[in-house]
Amino acid sequence: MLEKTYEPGAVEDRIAKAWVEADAFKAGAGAKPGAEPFTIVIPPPNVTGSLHIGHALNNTIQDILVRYNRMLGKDVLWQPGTDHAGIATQMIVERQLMERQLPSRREMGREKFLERVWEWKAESGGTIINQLKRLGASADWSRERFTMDEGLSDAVRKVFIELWKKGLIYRAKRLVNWHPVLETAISDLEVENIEVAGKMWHLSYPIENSTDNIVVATTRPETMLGDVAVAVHPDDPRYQALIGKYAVLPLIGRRIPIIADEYADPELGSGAVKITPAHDFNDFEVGQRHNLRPINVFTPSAHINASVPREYRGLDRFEARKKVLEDLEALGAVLWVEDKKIMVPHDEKTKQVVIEPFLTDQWFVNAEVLARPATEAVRAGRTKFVPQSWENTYFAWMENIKPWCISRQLWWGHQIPAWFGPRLSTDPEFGKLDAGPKIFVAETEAEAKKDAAAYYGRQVEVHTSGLGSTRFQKALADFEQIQRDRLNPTVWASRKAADPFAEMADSKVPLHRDEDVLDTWFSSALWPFSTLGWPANTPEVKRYYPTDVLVTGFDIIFFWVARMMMMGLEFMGKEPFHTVYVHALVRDEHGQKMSKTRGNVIDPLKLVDEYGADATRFTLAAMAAQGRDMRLAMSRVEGYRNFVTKLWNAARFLEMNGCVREASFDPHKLALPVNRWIVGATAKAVAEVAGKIEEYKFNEAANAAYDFVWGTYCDWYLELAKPVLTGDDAAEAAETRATAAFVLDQILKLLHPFMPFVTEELWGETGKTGPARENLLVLSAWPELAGLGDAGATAEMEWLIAAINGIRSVRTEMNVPAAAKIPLLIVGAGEETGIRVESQLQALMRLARLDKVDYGSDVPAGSAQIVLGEATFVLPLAGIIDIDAERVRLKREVAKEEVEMGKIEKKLANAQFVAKAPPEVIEEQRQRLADATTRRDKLLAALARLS
RNA sequence: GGGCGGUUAGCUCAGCGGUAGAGCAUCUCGUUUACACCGAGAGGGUCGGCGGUUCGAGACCGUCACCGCCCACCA
Repeated sequence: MLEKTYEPGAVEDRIAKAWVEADAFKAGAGAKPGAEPFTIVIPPPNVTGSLHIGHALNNTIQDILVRYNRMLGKDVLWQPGTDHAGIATQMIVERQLMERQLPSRREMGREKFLERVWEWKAESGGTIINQLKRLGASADWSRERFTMDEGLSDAVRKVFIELWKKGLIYRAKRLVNWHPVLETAISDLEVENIEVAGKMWHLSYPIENSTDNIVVATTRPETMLGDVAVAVHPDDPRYQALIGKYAVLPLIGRRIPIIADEYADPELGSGAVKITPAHDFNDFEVGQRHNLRPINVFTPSAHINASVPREYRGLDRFEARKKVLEDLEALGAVLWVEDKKIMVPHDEKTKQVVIEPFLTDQWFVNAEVLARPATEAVRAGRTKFVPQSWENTYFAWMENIKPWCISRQLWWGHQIPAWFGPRLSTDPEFGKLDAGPKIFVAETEAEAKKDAAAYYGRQVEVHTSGLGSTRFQKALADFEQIQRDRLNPTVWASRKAADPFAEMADSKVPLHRDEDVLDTWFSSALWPFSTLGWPANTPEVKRYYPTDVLVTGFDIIFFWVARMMMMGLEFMGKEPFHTVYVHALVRDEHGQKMSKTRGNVIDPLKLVDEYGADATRFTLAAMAAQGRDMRLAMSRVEGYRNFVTKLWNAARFLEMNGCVREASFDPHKLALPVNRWIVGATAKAVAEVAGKIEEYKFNEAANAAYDFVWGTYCDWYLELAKPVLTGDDAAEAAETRATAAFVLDQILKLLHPFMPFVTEELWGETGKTGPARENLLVLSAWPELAGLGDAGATAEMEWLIAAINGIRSVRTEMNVPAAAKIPLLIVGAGEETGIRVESQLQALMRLARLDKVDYGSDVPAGSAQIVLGEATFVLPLAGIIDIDAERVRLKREVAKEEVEMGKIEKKLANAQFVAKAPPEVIEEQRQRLADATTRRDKLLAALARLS
C-alpha cells in the first residue's frame, strides 16, 4: 500500500542504497550486449567544496543524460571525482591552523603541512561527493578519482616531461599576476578588474643638465621607485629634442633615459609615460624593446625591498605610496592630482586583495602552439558547443591566447618534476645574465640525479626542501664561482693557494628540486584521460576515450574546457568530447550571481530537504533553457514538488482500483478508443522527451513530460477511465486497468532521468503486484513505443474533450451549481457525432455532469447552446440560466469568430499571399475560415433561437 | 573600447516565420471512487521604441533606449 503522501526524506535514502547494492551506477551497468559507450566526466568539484546550486544544475543535467543513455542500453560511464584546488584548499587548512592557534604553515614546514592537508582531505573531502549522491547523481562512485591520486599524478608528470621535451614548456623570468598575501603567481583568469575611484598623479621629472622637466602621470606613484625610463612617441614634435637625453628620477636620483617608443600615446596626458618594467605589463615590453633592466622594488609580500633608499624599505606598498607622494610634494614634483575611475586588478575570489604585476621566474606552457589544433577541432565541428554561440567566445580567447603560467608558489599541489643545479663552465649559457640554473626535468629524483651526473660527470647531492633555498642558493653560487675561477688560470692558482680544498670544493654538485607546484588546472586539463588510467594503456582508456559530452558552466570555458581540448589533442590525438553543453548560470531572484560574499546563496541541499531531490532536480531541468541565465524562484520548486505528489497520487489511484500490469498486455491490440488514444499519446510524449534530451533542450523535455503526465494522463485519461472501471462491462474495465498500469510504467521510465527517486520507489511498489520486475527502474529499458497511435481514436477523444470543455465552460458562466446534473439535447447531429456520443456516453455524462442525453430538432426556449462540429449541444436550462447573460455570451462568441474570420479573409483577399504563400498554408487558412464561418453561423442560429 | 545576452501576463520564465504559452499569484465555484501539494472555470499581454525584409514578424535585419555579463594595457 502506498502511503497517503510521498515523503521524499525517508524514500530517498532507501532508494539510494538500493541503487548502490545493485551496482546500478557501475560502468556498463544495464548495457546491452555490444552496446556503444557513452561517457561523461564530471567537472571535478573542489575537494574543499560543498554543493552549491550551480553544482546541482550541472550534475542534474549530467545525470539526466547518463540515466537516459543507460536506459537506452548504452555502456555508460559517468566518471566522478574531485579536484585538489591548490589555493582554496591550502587556504582552508592554513586558516584552520590559525583558528586553532597551531604553528603556521611555514613554522611546521612543508612535509608536516602537507600531511595535515591530506588529513583534512580524508576527513572532509567526501562532503561534496555525499551531497552529489543525495541529489541522485548516478556516477560510478567506485571509480572516484582525485587529481592528486597516484595515477593522476603520474599523468601530470608524464605530460609535464613530454611538453618540456617538446619545448612546449619553458622557464622564464616574466611579469606575472602576483598575489601579495598568498605570495604566489595566479592566473590571468583569476584576476578581476574592478573599477574604483582612484587618483592620477601628474609628476614632473627634471631633465638632466637642464632646467626643463618632463611630465608623466601614474595611478600608482610608488612604482616610480622602479622607473628606468621615460617614453615618448617617436613622432611627437614636443619631445624630439629630449629623445636620447636623461631625466633624473626624483627621490632616487637615478639617470633614466628618455626613449622613443610607439607605446607612448601623444593624445594621452602629457604624451610622456614613465616606464617601470618590473611593475607594469606594458612597460615590461617597452623595457625589453629597449634593453632596459627592470628594477623590482617589491618583496613578495609587496613591501618595498632593498633596491631603493633606506627610508622606503619595508613599507607596505600603500604606505609607500603615501610616503612617496609626501616626499614628491615636498620636492614640488607633484604637479596636480586628478580624480579618476580606474580599473584595479583584484583577486577574483575575495575581491579584496589588489594583485600586483611582479617579476619572477615561472614555468610557462606555450599555449599558442597547443591552441591551434584545439581551435581547429571546433572550427571543423569535431567538437561542438551547445549553444553554439559559445564557440565565438572560445575562438576569441584561443586566438589571443597568452603563455600559460603553470607554476604556483604553493605547497599543496603537484610539485614540479624539475631539479635545479649550477651550470658548467662548458655550458653555452654559462655566465650569461639571466641564464638561470641548469634544469633537469625527470620522473623521479633518481632519474634527475642520473641525468645530472651525466651532465656534470660526477656525483650530485640533492638538497631537500628542508635545507631551504638560501643555503642552496649559496651552494649554487659557490659552485658557479669555482667554475668561473677555474676558467682563469691566474685566479685559480691564487684560489688554490688560499684554499687547499679548492680542488675538491665542486666535487659534489648541489641539486635542488623546484619547490613550486603546478596550477590546479594543469591536472584538470588531463581529467578526461587521466581518470581512465592514462598513461597506462588501460581497457578504460581504449573504451571510454574520447568521452561524449562535457557539461559545464561558461565561467570555466577558458580555465578548463580550452585546456582539456589542448591536452586531449596533444596527448590522445583526439578531442576529448564531441559536445560541450554550456549551461546557464543560476542567479538569484534579482539576477545577481550567487556568492557567499553577497550572501544570496540558495542552498540546494535545503531545497532537497524541504521539497525532495526530485522536485529540486525537476525545477533545475525545467528552467535550463539554452543560452540564458536562470533566476531561481522558489514558487517553481514548490510547483514541481506538487508534480511529484501528483504522480504519487495517480499511482495510488491505480493501486486502489486494482490496475495491475499484465504480462500479456499488448498496446497494439486495444478495443476501447480511450485506451487506444492514451497509448498513442504516450508514444508521442516518449518520442518528444527523448528528442528534446538529445537536443540538450532539457527544459522542453521536462515540460513535455510534465504536460503529458498531468495534463493528459491525470486530468483526462484517469478521469475518463473512472466510468469504465466502475461500469458493468468487465472486459472493458479489465482492458482499462491494464492500460492504465502499462501507461504508468511508461511514465515512470519517462520521468526517471528527471525524478529518479520517486519513480524508482513507485516502480518498486507497483512491481509488488503483476509480473515480477526484472530490474530496478534505473536499469530498465527506455520505452519502445514507436508505431503506436490511432488517428480515429485520437480524433474521437479530442472531440469528447472539446465537448466536455464546452459544457463545463457554459455551466460555470451560467452559474449552474457544480453539483447539479443537467440534461443535454443534441441538435443537428450527423452520423459521426451519433457514433461518438454512443461510444463516449458514460464519460460525457460523468465529466460534464449530465443526467441524460437526448437527440432533438427543437431547441427549448431559454437554453444554452454550444456549437461542436456539425452539431449543437443544447443545455435546456430554462429558469436556471439568465437569458440576457446567455445572449451576451453567444454574442461574444460570435464576435470572437468574426475577428478570426476577418483576419483570415483579409489574408486570403491579399493576392500576394495567395500567390506566394505555400499551398498548404493557404489550404490551412481556407479550412480555418470555413470552420470559423460554420461556428459563427451556428452561433447566430443559436442566438436567434434564444428569443 | 570591443563582444555576447536580455527586455513577452502582477512575479519567474518558455516560445524565435504562419491561430500569443507555462508555473506561481489573482477572481469564481467545488455533498464528485487518487490528489486541497487537488479539481472545474475565468480574468490578465498593442511580445521595450522606431524603421525595414516578407504574402505574413515576439520571432529575421537595422537602429535606439534601458538592464546584465564577458574580454581589453589608456600611463
